[in-house]
Amino acid sequence: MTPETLQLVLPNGATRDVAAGTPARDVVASIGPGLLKAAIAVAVDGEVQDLMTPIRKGGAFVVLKSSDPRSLAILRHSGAHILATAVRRLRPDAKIGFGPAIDDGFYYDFEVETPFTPDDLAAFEAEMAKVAAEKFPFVRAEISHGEGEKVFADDPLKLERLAELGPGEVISTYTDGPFTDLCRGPHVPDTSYLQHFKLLSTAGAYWRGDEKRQMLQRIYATAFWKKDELDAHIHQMEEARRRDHRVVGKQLDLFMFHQFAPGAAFWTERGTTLVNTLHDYLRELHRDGYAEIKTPLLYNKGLWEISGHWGKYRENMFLVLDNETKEHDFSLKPMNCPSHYLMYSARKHSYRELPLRYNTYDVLHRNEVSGALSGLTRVRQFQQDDCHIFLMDSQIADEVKRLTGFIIGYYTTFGLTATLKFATRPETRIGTDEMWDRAEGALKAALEATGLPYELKAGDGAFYGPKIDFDVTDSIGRHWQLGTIQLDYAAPERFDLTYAGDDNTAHRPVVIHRAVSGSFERFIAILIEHFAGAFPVWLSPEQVRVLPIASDFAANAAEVTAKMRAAGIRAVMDNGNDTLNYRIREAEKMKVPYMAVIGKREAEAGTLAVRERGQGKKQDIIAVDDFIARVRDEIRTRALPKPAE
RNA sequence: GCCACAGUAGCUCAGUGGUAGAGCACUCGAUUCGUAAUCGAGCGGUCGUCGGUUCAAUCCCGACCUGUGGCUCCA
Repeated sequence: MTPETLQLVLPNGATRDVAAGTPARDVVASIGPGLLKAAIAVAVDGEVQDLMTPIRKGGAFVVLKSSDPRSLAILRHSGAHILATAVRRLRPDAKIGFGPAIDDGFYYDFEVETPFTPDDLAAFEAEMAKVAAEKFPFVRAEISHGEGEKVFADDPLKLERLAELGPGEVISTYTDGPFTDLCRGPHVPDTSYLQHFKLLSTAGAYWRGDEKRQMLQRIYATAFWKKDELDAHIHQMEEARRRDHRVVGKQLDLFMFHQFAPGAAFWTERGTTLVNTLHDYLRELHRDGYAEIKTPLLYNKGLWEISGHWGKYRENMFLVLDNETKEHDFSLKPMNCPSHYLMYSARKHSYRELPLRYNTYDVLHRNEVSGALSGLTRVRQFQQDDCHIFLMDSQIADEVKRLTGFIIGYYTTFGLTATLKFATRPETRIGTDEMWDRAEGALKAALEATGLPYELKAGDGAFYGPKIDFDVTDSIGRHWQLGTIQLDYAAPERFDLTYAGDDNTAHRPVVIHRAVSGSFERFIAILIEHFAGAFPVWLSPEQVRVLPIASDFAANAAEVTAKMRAAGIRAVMDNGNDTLNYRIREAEKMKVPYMAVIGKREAEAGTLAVRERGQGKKQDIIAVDDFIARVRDEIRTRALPKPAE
């Protein structure tokens, strides 16, 4: 039987007819030997495959060089194989798991008797360099199930994967020198393509992410085509470390943790100022149309039985022993919603009151598993800017539009940009299709009214209603899911919430759950990292540090400080015995936005020599009153800092 | 919760089977200074907790506590 002929279309429009099953390499070589040298892989009809793989279909034929972003994942996946090659040489007992490329590197999972040490990691890295230097070609083979069972007889994890592959699937292996892996590919042509890589860390990882399966040893690594790209990546990791809110929080004396209260922050005076300033801002934003309320922290389990948390969420709740019943009949609230429903249903409501917006900043507790805790971003005690809105179906569109604008406006104040995610009806859900049509339609209309780009996450909604999530990007490009707008048709049923309509009969309201910051703790962590601790003036715990050059000017400086404070500016005088240089250094380290220096000239003229944070020696001689007006203006407008360093 | 790593002065960290050190901070003294560290002296630690091994443990072993990285990215 003659092989089928496939037509490939090159980017310049030329065509090639090749026999099905021809390795891609041969086609590339026929175009030009120079091109073959630069080629990493090819894309046929948009599908990436490597040079070793036979061509099985026709279509657009594009040669991928290292400059093509798609080739990086190939390099990294090959890096994973090279890592496994090195590990197998040094630890022949290691059973291999999976080794994929990931967003910024790759990993490989191994099952070993004794876990890897940092010394092992260094040895593996050195061995990888050797494997690369040996320039082993990646050899692709297509095999049967039976052959695979022989090749991987000693690798139970691979056998498990092999057994899952159906009869119709091509089973392929890749061999580089001594190491053969069950692998779909694609790969670079040979091991020498891996030049710029680094092993980063080891970690335990459950086989297939399943906590019931065995724990494997994962090695994380990264690789790039060019040395300067690898260096830049390492630099980026260091930059993230420099901005780490746990480090900065200590340096700026904002918060602390203690082993007696794991997962709960202690806020210092400065940190509390920051928290309160955010609260004040939110309260200001909520002045119009929101009812701030406070509800208890501790509840009888009866409430959680109604809400459903007692059954599903109890493991994550802090239970409290009742001395009379000797039972854990009480729990700290892990969320505000049920308590807001209690408050709503405590009296009758008219349709004229709706939308009724309950807003709170109460403290919540969730008993996160110990391994999940991390700085301020994953805590057990936190505050949400939590809002529950009770409204009629017909009000959803307007309300969502209002909320979206509110949330985006809030982020904009901090220079954070958001992308929106629209999550629609999941497979298992309550309510009628008409109800979902209405709800999704209203959310969609509101989304489009913002003019912002959004991503559709079909089927990702809650079982009780669709939602919009706000995904925020910070100044170093990291993403955080913060705000949310969720429609809820289930809670009003469970809690039997009603309002009297204009027909004087009881109707069911809809509930919208809305959070802007998520939790304050996490939001502050994000702000710290976003600003690298150099907060805008309005947020800075200390806004101005007044520095008399010598104690002769202390009286004058104290007067100026008092005047600033009277004007609502958080000003502190530093009249230590230290030199001016020393005190400037201290103020810079604490990221105080303004340093106001007073010497003989300033004292006589009623001026200040103002130094701005991060701007070096440059000084601005300005009258005290003018400076006060300027700072007050910056606070009032919540001006963002000058472009970050 | 599970795996690895870590826990030494307020902070950052060094160190050793024979009960500990540096810099900064802090206190005191001197210095009164013009834009990122003035000089000197001093104070300060049950080496995370409990247990074991040992003549002897901060160091070796075990448990616990707390923290850090990770436990979804498919052969």
